Amino acid sequence: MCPDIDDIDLKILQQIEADFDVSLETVANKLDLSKSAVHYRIQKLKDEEIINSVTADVDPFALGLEVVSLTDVSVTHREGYSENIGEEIMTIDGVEQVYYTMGDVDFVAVSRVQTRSQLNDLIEEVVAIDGVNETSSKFVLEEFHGARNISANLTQSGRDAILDP
Amino acid sequence: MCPDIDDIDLKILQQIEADFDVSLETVANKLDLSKSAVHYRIQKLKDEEIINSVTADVDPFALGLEVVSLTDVSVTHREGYSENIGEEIMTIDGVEQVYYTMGDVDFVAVSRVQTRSQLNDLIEEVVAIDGVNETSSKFVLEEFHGARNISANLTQSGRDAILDP
DNA sequence: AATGAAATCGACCAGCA
DNA sequence: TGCTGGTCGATTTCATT
Repeated sequence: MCPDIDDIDLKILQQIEADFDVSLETVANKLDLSKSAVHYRIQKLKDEEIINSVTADVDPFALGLEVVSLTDVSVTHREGYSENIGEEIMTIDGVEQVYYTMGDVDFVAVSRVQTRSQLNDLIEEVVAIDGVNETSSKFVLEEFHGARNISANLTQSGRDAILDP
Repeated sequence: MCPDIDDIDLKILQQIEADFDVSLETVANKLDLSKSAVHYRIQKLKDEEIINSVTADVDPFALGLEVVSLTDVSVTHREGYSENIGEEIMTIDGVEQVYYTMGDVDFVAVSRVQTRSQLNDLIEEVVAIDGVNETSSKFVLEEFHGARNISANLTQSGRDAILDP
């Protein structure tokens, strides 16, 4: 199913995907492995591009980004243009994520800004994109992101599929 | 507006939010600062909890997580229960993000699993939650996440608001 | 795949502007 | 408070198994 990952790799991923600001020794102790072995495996996971990057996670609220919104965007259908429009929406400052979906609505954009006026500006930029037909936004009152990560968020059958040969 | 951040802090955030797998020296050179100064500022940003954590970013496709879906969830309204339901949805394996919104739909959940059958199981778990009224899901054909981060994704007025006194 | 030794890098401290 | 330079401990790398 994917590049050979064993249960030790999966445990390492769960650890460092939750917090990589710990010493190798901490990870090694939790898994009863040597520091070198943990380092070796992490390098391998990076080489195989299972770990994409190591990044600092910034608190959006600390920067005053308290206005979160979901915007449905429908477009006039023209062959092959949809993906371009998705990328155009993505380039707008404040847009965090764009999903291109099946269904009556074509795109769903998640935006994060400081003020309602910034959100208005943002939506105007979306509307101004050539091919965009109609938008409809709703405010997000609360987000539940948890401390949940890709590797910690697998279903049981998903975990089995990865570990099985 | 927020804990005093200057333009140097903001530049550091943009650097390490995109890639923290570089040496302090690299960051320092790009900003014409000493290693110690960069270290000092990063520590401060961590102390002030502007940097929440440092984490490894795992490629979902490398783990076979290719089925992404947006699920609208409406609930029977009972005082104060909404937040609990949001948290309950969040605890389901495969659910990545939950938004509680104003509007006719109450929650929007983003899920990421390996197969359509896993998605069916997931949606059944959502429906089984006490208080959940109706769900409606759509497949995501494509995601545009870019390499965009909180600090690199500010609007111009947002940037001004942070840097101004 | 995993180890231990040697080179390199980051964390911390005292002191200074 | 913000920064420097130096020291110590941790991490990375590499030769070896």
